[in-house]
Amino acid sequence: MTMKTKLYHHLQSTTTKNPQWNTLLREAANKSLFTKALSLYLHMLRSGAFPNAFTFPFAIKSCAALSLPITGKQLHCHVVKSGCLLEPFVQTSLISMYGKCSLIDNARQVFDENPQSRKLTVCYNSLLSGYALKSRVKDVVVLFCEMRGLGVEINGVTMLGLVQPCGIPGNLGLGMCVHGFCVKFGLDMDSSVGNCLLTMYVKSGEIDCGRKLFNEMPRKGLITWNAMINGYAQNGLANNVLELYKEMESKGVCPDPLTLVGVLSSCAHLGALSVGKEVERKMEGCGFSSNPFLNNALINMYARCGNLEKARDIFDGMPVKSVVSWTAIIGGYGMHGQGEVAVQLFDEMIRGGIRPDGTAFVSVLSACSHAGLTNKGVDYFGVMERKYGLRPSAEHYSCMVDLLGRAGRLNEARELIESMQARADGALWGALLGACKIHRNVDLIAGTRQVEVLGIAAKKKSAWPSTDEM
DNA sequence: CTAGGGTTAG
Repeated sequence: MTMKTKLYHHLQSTTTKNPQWNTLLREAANKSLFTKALSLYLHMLRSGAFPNAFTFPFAIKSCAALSLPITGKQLHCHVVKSGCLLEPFVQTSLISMYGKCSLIDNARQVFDENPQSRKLTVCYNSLLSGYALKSRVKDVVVLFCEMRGLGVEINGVTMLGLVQPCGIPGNLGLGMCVHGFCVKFGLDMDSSVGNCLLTMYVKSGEIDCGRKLFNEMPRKGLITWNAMINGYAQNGLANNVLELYKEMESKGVCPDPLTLVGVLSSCAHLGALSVGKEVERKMEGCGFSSNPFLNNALINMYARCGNLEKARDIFDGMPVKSVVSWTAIIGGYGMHGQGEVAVQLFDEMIRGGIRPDGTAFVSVLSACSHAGLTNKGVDYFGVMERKYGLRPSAEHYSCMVDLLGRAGRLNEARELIESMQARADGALWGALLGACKIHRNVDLIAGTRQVEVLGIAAKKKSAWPSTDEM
């Protein structure tokens, strides 16, 4: 008897045990209890039962959800050994898992290994979503064209893969084209396709196009409302957020945490404390009080509305604090001129093993700037790239120019601008100009190399302010 | 195979 047939007989003899395991595993995965699903898988192996084509998809899906590429690879090996690789459900779950774990080349390999893939919509869709996640527009389009060329059926999920990467700048043209395609194919705009297109428009800043599509959708689901509300929120249209939220409530649509996140963030920007408190009560009433996204938004809301103590209470009460939670509270102390506390918190965060990101540095740099902690800010700026490998962006340069400028260290500010790789933006010039104004030194700005660049840019494209406006 | 989220200066 060959190895393969031995294995086959073994599988046959154990399949009677499998249904129970498979049911448990499926239930856990469908309830998003992924850790439980994986431990069930391990128990199953230990008990001597062999996983089969009804086991793997749920175990693999759990790896994808938890982003566990190593476990995923091990499962891939188990799949190969069990001879289930050719099962479409197993194969698609593997492709999807690799895509979600940022191992897109492995996903491609699984796809290519089996000629059957090129006949199945689901296989194409899972690979497409992997490329979409990485915003690999070219690969997405090539794959889509290949599907059409081979006559593989195209469905709504296929279109999701095409629409998703169109939300990033420069891809709106393609997105609109895909929109037309969806209409031509008669795809249901009230479903995920419509929601995805809506998100694409608002992410591209085409908020009016988004609103038009929103209005045209007769059966708006919760996700539709959320996409539009958060679209307004992300584009800084806080008043529209509150208006739409009211409308949503009046229509009897019940909000979920994602809705309230957008509303709270808009309250923060408007300084609308009373609405913010209303949302907080809603949160409690709906049982969302421990949602970390909402608590981060609450910290920000209270801090911006002037109630720093309350912001701090919420922060202290969070059992797990992410870099976003820290950034929110640091920013809160920073904007209230308590730079010392902000700096202490920043250091405490690092001691606690949380790695700061670019945004965290913006908030601590600005805190230093407000509190006059110039040298401390200069230190952080250096540490940022040296220790954390974070390239300073235009925002960081703006903070630094502001920091140095306020301290009257104008020449250092100018030198910094001249040395920078990132493109100067309005905020940066505003910061330098502000500093020059305070210190009555207008000649300095006229002497910088970038002013020439600015002059040329102004002629080419009117995105820059003209010299008259300055 | 599958749509929506929090933090950042001037």
